[in-house]
Amino acid sequence: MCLENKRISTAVIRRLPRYYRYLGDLVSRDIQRISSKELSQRMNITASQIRQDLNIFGCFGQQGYGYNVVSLYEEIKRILGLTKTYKLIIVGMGNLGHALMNHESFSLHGYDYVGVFDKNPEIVGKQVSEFIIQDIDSLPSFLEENQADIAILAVTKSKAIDVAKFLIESGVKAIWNFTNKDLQILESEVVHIENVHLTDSLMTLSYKLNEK
Amino acid sequence: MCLENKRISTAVIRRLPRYYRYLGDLVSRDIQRISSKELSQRMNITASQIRQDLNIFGCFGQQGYGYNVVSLYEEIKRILGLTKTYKLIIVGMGNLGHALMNHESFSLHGYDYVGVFDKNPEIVGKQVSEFIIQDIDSLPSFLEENQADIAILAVTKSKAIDVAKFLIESGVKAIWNFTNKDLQILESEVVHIENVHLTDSLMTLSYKLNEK
DNA sequence: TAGATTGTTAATCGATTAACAATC
DNA sequence: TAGATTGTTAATCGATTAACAATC
Repeated sequence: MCLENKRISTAVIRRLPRYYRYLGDLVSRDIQRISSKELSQRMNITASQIRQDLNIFGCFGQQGYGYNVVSLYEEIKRILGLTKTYKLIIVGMGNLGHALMNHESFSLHGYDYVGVFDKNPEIVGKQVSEFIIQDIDSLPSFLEENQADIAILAVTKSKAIDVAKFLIESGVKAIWNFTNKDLQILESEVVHIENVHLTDSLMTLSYKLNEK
Repeated sequence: MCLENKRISTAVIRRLPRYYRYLGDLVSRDIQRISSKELSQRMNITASQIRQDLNIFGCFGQQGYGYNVVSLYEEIKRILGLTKTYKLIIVGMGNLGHALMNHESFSLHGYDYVGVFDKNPEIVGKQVSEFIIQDIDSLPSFLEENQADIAILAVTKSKAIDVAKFLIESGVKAIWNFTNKDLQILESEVVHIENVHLTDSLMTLSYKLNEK
């Protein structure tokens, strides 16, 4: 049968990159096939969950055999949209913005920077790697000439909402939010937001340290 | 009644920093009291969930009145363990390590750096802010003299597991993992791990961009 | 063919939401 | 007192796990 019309939950989506990572490892180790059972042991989740998760998207396995590693890897790559490339801009070139700019891992997966912005006149015009920091006011005209797919928001908390609104008005369709402010309110059918709340994450860790 | 012996789920723990954030905002705006209903509207969750979440830890509200903002803020601060301060070290002083080092927000909440480490001889000995990058081999002796509570792991993926094991052997009790490698296997009763998988997060975002 | 392992349905578990008595 | 709102139990919803027939 293998219908693919199920509603896909956030929980499943968040596991996809993890599957992709493990399958990538298997590919690079030249492992040809893997069963849900064996993968479940490596990933420390249940085989049942793996089969359920994958089945939402299609029938990628074969009874009695398991999954072909390369083709499953390619399927998940496709599902995640990683057969395309994505153009990134950074808005807010503080320490975090600089670090993300120089982080090589993103380009390995097809995410490439096309511009960096800030509003601080002291750093606008300065060179970082191959880019010159542009004034944020030039963003709308920049976007007309250069399609950007994802904007990394790395401004200070107090400016987060205003800048995010400005990005959306300027036509940005996806914001990767590194500010410690929730931007869910700005999400819509066409605008996607993914939060990285570093401070929240750190607090979760110190909570665990205090559990008895 | 108000017993506090319920098992606390990860879902609840992950919401605590968010409550803390919103309550902090209310405190700084001098708002005295808030009902679960009003907070639910601001946070875009249900009032029922707020009451359930808070009740796990105690009876902080008052019928007919709601919650006192300041005392609820203080309670959550206490629950999260933020009445103490935490000593941080960074292991791996690449771009990300540098950025985290210079990120001011952590110290606002009582997280202070006490040392930074790397194994690359080209950068060991160099100064970053008030610290000199130390060789990672000197970590065990460092830890004997300077208690560190949390180690930020920001080395490359391929070294992640070995370095994490080394940290644990050296006595580190909490690892904030920025590598794109799962370290759950290393978790135990006494060793806590919190992952920040940036690439996974970015992939989730590009997945959303491709949903029809 | 026999063994292995999937795809998929059914059962279980846990988390969220609704409801309302208790009470400020 | 009457109104508001909590604390808490019960109902619902969704996600995970178990089970097994289908099939390679």
